[in-house]
Amino acid sequence: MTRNGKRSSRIDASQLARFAFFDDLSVSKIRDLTANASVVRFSAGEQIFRQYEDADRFFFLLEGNIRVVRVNENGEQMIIRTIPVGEMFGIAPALGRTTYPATAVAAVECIAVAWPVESWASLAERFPRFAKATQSAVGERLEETHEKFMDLAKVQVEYRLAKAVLTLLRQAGKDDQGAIKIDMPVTRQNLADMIGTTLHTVSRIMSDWQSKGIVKSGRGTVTVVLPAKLAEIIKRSGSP
Amino acid sequence: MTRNGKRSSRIDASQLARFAFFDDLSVSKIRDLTANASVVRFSAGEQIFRQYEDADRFFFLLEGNIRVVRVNENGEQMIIRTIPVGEMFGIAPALGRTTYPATAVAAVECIAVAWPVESWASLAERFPRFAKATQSAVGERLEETHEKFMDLAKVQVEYRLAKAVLTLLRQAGKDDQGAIKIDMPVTRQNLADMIGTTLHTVSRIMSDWQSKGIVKSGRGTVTVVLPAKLAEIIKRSGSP
DNA sequence: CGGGCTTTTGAGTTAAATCAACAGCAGTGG
DNA sequence: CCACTGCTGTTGATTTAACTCAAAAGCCCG
Repeated sequence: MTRNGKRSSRIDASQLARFAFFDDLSVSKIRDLTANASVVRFSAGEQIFRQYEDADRFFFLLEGNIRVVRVNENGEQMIIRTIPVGEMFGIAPALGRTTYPATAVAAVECIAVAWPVESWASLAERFPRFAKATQSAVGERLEETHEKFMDLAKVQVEYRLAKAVLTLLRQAGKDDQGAIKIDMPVTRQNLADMIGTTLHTVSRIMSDWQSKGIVKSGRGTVTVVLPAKLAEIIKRSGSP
Repeated sequence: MTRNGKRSSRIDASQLARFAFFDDLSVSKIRDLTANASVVRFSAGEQIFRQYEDADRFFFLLEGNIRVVRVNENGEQMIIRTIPVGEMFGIAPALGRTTYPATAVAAVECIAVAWPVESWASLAERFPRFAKATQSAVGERLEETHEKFMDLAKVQVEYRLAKAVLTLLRQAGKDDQGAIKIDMPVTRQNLADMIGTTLHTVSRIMSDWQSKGIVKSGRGTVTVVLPAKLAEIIKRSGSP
């Protein structure tokens, strides 16, 4: 069985030190932390790991964006989360699991630090700050999932779409002549898979927004011209 | 500000040892583990803690059932989980949080062990098995929430209701002359709040099931006569 | 025995899915 | 270079699962 991802050069500890996640850790500590890790590269569309698969590695994303996808017995899929630069992913051991709970797909060319799962216990023990940070990350994801769960049950599609687009903007927004572009390929289908609807409904809403000058988009690109309008849509859904 | 729950007698360590959660821990270790804890009692309907409130305690449920409820800006609410006997709850520190992410309501008269939140760090440090177990519990809840999230998006109400009823059956099922009764008050509204629908829809489905002899129910009670039929409904939704 | 929950059932409405067709851009390979 | 093929996106028409609105009946407790 071949392992996904192309192995590459050694880790530059000073580069990691720049990420908030490694706050408070000296460069020498980071060097220690990453002693057993390696830098891996994934090409756009590549599956980094698959749901149910044995979790043999965990990762920290240095560059790119990862889509975390869940598939059900029916073959239907949802994107449960998009991982931005500077976050851990594939942290099955932090959940007390030995298999991955979902599939990770590189949305674009990605670079990550990969540790063998065997390193987990000793890392958690020797770097309590690291353990604490991953724990908090899990807590935030649980919180986030609960919120999306409620939204799915209680509010309508346009609101959920506005929220999803703003989240992507926060995670991968890049200035583009006044507007903010989501700097990764995002199709109508992708958006639909994030909020639990169909590409048709997303397309209709996006067309509507485009006609109102809120967004510009097409073929895998989404650019938000008036983010404030999206925030307004979200608020409106609260009390009509 | 008065603290919820009636404080009562000391903890009987040997009683805790019977729960799977305290597996592998000797009675003397449990006595140590619960040194700062106390037994608390909540009456049916009482709020044990509230969403956003400062998390000053965490709990282990000895008797009864807890409904964990989330409220949104709109005042709408959902039951995100029912805590059965033998589980930790209110474990904000395990999520790296200082406030409770949801409200906990005693579905019936409940008895729990309560620790002051200050004990968390030292417990986690001194009882790695305890830390690991709570970590796994968090992992399972994240998994569970993801599954419910997908179900909400992809499958219809009857399926979700069947799943919810079977879950309650597993958590609080009690033999009742051949059938299995959910041994806690569960109204149509409660079920609706668990699966993101309305009491009317739940009522219609339950009436249908009743007419087919699958369940018997009324005024806060649900008794499942043919659990196999519910399992069948769930499977059917896979490939129709 | 009256008032408040809980439940049932019917009728009408609706948000979004499904069904359907087509248009446009992007890369492939002849 | 241009035609072909495969994505991606748009838009219209129809259907439907579930919500909303409405009313009444049953049960439980004080």
